[in-house]
Amino acid sequence: MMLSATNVVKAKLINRWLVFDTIRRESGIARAGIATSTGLSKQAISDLVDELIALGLIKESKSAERRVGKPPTPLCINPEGAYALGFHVDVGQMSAIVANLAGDVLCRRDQSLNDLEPERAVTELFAAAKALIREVKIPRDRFLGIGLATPGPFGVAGLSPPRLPGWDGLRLRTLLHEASGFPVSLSNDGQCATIAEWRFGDAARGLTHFVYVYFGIGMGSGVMINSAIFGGASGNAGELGHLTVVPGGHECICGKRGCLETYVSVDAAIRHLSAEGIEVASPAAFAATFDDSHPLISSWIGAGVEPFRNALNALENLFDPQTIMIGGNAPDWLIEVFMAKAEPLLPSVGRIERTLPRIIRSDLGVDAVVRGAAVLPLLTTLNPQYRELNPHA
Amino acid sequence: MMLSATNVVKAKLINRWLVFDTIRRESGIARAGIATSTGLSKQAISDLVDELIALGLIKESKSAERRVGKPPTPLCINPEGAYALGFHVDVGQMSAIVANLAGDVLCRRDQSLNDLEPERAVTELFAAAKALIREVKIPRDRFLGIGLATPGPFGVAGLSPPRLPGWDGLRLRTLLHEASGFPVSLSNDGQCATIAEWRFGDAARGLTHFVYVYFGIGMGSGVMINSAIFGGASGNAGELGHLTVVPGGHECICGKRGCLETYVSVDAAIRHLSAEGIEVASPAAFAATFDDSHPLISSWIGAGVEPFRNALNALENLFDPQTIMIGGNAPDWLIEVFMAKAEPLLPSVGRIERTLPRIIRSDLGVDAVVRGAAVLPLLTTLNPQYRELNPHA
DNA sequence: AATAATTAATCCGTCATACTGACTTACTAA
DNA sequence: TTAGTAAGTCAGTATGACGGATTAATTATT
Repeated sequence: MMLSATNVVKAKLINRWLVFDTIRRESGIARAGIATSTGLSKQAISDLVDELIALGLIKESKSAERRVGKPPTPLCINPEGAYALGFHVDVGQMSAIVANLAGDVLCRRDQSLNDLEPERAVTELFAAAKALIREVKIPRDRFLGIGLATPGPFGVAGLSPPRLPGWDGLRLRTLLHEASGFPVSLSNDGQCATIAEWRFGDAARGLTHFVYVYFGIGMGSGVMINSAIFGGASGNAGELGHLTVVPGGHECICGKRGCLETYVSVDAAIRHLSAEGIEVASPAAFAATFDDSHPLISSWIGAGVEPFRNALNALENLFDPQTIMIGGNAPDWLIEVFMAKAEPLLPSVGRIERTLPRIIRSDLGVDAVVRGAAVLPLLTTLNPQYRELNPHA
Repeated sequence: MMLSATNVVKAKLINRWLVFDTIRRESGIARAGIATSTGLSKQAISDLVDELIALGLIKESKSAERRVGKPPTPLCINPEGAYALGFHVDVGQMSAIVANLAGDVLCRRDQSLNDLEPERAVTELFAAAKALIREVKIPRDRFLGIGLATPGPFGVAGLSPPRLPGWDGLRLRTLLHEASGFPVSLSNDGQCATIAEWRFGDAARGLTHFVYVYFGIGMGSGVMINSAIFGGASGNAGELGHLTVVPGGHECICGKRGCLETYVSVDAAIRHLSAEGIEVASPAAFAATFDDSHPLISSWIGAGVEPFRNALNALENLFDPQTIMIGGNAPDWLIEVFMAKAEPLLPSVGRIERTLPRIIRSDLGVDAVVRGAAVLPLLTTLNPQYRELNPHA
């Protein structure tokens, strides 16, 4: 991270976040334990804990331990301490949730979204937001804001997400903020899913460097570096789907040929079937109707395995992650077939002594994106590092 | 970056580094200017500047400006304030320099290195170090230590740099430290070159996110993220040479097929000539004897252009850098031919509104690696962020 | 030449925060 | 009942950034 000038006050915010996040990761830890694990003094921890309690973000619980000495006072997140909305806007549909501070999904709403113009979509989003807030009866002063996940790239004049022509996440963000008056944080879908897996998943919890491969309609990824989401210079890092895996191969909407996404993605499967005369109405219909026993699917998968394996190898060689996690809203059977067939993985650099498998399955289901989106307002509010690394978000 | 607990003292070290680096980047800046550009108060800057002067790392110079008001006191790096050695160990040869705090090369020594066993190479390295230190008459208390650049990967049990079987940078580092008693910082060659370009080059100075492609005997890269070198989970990120660019293509020493390095690298060129019956004794002989007018070279280049273009595109899509800088110890003509033929570049995500070209030529020549290595001890000594991100270094 | 304006840099008192060591609290073990 | 132990708090200290006033060194104006 770019170093920036610090003073006591900024340093304190960092420490406060650190204490909060330690309690989140290790629920039930006591003040003394936090002091040990962070290296700060008992006293400093005590003060910060008191402040977080006063803010309502954490709470004490009764000690259950029976040991020599004064029993510790276990601390945990106060789920009712804060609330946020998460939106996941994708081609033709939108999901929205209310999440509490613990990340529990309290309420959700899915609806189709036919107006793909941000100017018109925003009214539907705002209506959904109002309805959700009313439904959960969120106290106004406990509401942190809205987290918005859309397909990338954004901030790229003249270049829209390939499947959402005319779309611009940044404009939607501005419009939604103006319409609602709430703070709106934005990130792309792959990055949101990565954040969710890192916070809520069992497998990725506590990892500091990993890549999350988002296998969905298209193919994206999220990169976690040193426990922070890596967005690149313009927030669009990790565009795995447009890695060239078959030189001179299928044409891609991005203008190139042979992109991974044209071989390995739900969209690619549907196109393949279509080329063979079988029309599939939607990704959902695809998931419900087909599986890998279908000969056309089976041959399609066969053609995608080598590209997929090479893409994973590229991620290992370029990012040197602790592991690669694979998830997304593609059907489970599809993701699992690709993971199985990707073995044996190609050799790569990176550490040989691994405690983790080189590829692991994601823990969270299709909710990952929207749950990750609902984390963004918290990061914006409380994590000074996130604010610094994502000034646009 | 992983956040870690901070206190006033650590915060001060960050600020001190920031002040030092600001003076390095903008030589001649005065206290008031540093205050403006860092956001710290005049007073804080004044104190930190005084401390850096007392340490001998910076010095005041006479003001030349004629303006209204008290003339500023320009500050600049004190080149004699500190010294470091830089070593670049590569296949069969070693370069070593003494650099002062300004990064000026005061003295150098190149020699062949036949013993590729770290255990035996270390005696030659230490002898070179002693000779250089004596030659420049470095005051002992101004000597920061040795920076060591070797080909990666390291820290990978059972996996050596492909062209240096049995080699292990980490072991060499330990041995050299034990033999010399000096602190030894280690990084791989691509990362060192990246650091050098970022500090000493005109084109990369001040960039925060970029990728440096190291076109040499092999093909490596260095990734700068948020003004910090990105090493990945095990320090081996950026292994561009082993990106699969031609599925089922040439066999590579890494065990795969179709790696970029087997198409685009000096080694690949020499192998190509060899396959056509022309033996080339060394990379130097190659550079001296051939150019792109040679029909075999010309056809070899033709076959490499598409793989190279795809590799650049992969870097853009995955890292979303501000720009990609291309350099290395391959002959200039070769690098320039590839850069020219890579155009037009393939479409990628990442910002369209660019102030920089998508690819730029490196500023520094073959010295980049060893000069970057000589920066490592300074980073280890003075930059708290570097220490935190590179505990092994 | 005197004075005003301007900018750089320092002086000095204040403030926020982490640290240290002593102390208190609440428990178990003997 | 007493000793031992670990958690947590209290009170005082140290560090370092901040802010406003002051000093310093120069040009511009009259």
